Amino acid sequence: MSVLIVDDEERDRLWLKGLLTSRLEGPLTIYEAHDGQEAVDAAMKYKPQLVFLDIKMPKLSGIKAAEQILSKLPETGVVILSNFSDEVYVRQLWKVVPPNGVFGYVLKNASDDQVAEAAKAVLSGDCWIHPGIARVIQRTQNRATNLTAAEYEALVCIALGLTDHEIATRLYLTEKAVQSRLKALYAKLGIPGRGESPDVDFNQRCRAVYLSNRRGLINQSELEEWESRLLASRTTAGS
Amino acid sequence: MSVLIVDDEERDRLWLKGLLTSRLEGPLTIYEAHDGQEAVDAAMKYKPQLVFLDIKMPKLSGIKAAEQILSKLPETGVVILSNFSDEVYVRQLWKVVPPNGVFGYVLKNASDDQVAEAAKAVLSGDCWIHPGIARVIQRTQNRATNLTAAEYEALVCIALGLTDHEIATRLYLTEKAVQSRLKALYAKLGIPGRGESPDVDFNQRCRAVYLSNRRGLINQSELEEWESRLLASRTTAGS
DNA sequence: GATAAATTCAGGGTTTTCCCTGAATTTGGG
DNA sequence: CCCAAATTCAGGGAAAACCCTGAATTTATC
Repeated sequence: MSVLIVDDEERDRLWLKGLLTSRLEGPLTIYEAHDGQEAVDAAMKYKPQLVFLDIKMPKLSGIKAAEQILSKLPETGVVILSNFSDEVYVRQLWKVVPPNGVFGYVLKNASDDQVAEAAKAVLSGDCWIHPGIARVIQRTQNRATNLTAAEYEALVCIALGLTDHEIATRLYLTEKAVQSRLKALYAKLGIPGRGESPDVDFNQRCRAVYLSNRRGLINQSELEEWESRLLASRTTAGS
Repeated sequence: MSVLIVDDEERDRLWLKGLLTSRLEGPLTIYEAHDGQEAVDAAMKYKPQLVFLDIKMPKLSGIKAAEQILSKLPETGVVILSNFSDEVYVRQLWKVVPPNGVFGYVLKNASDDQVAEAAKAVLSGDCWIHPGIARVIQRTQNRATNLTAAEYEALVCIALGLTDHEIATRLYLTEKAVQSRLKALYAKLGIPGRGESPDVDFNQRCRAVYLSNRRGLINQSELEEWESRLLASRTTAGS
């Protein structure tokens, strides 16, 4: 039995290592990595049955590392360790894991029992998803509330503070098209239009950002990545 | 020597307990509490020299707990443990700690050495602030960039998605006054006006929210508290 | 391939946000 | 008490965001 533990924080690595050592029966080999890049390299080298991946890591996020590992070694059991129940990450993970692949999704405030359970489940071919995220997953698959890629794109743009016109330019669309996307987005988020609400009048744009943050559809660190990408493309390949 | 450790996560409590036991010389008594309310009670009862407080806790936040403890026992050394370098919290803490009071501010990704250092510093009457927050503190005291209470209030409102008109109603102001506040806010955040920017056109409202999040002036959980308060006041004391 | 759904785009109208100037008022120190 | 700074408020104007309807296209799905 071999396990790869990937986390940039020593404290968490120690905790996991201790936990797995005491809870998993049989001989156990543990490898460690400190970031996504190391994780991919180590996985290639040692081909562990199980990989524990922190989401927030320098160089390569846990999700991206999982993607690369699974593309080479689809048999690997992946367990994601996350601090939040962010819908963004669940969405991304969903795309990355092969249809018949196995994965676990554990929040960092999980009990030791839960982590051990998740590890065992994934090893024996089952998925294990933290209770409380089940809800998020459901939403991820629900047509009515699940955002399309287009809507998500628009969401990120307004969250960064772009105007309709800027968004249109950047995405090669008309302003009207952008407004269409936004309208659909507001509807899915359940934001009332002007005068549609009994007691509170909202600025839909800002309200959409707020609610999306609340639901974990977007979060600050994701946005910051998007920003650097969007602004870079402008400076580099300027018109 | 007595220390009170307050954190709702067992893992972190254990970590801190082990750390302090091994690093602090002399006989050591450690008390524990799981939330802000318990913390205040325990502090009253045991009068520890040092209190370690997590910021995010059920019932009473670390800051508020610190406020109550310091109002009764101003001699207590308070060390805040936070996951982020959020400016909101530093601002709040600044107000709560008496002018001659002692406090520490440690990020949770701090090394064991740093935590031990912070504990010793506070015990011997010095403040200890995590490197990287120094910058935030400076900004907190800088006239030009530091937000006034009025601007902060406006910021929270737009971040929640309220319109100018709604804000005016809620704060008993004119729409024009609200716009004044917002204008000042945008200026302090350094957001370019229409056409003032060479390459990107921003929706100032959303941009302000984004940048404030980035700088830690506001954050999601704070906003959610504000929301429940603002919406409650409407339903309860209507008109 | 046909149906349904999502997406783009248009025209034209209303409201909101943002801009500029400027004055009365409040606030905090010296 | 007075100055300087912050704050509130006003009027009027330009731009952006939102609303409605409706049609042509693309995209999935059966």
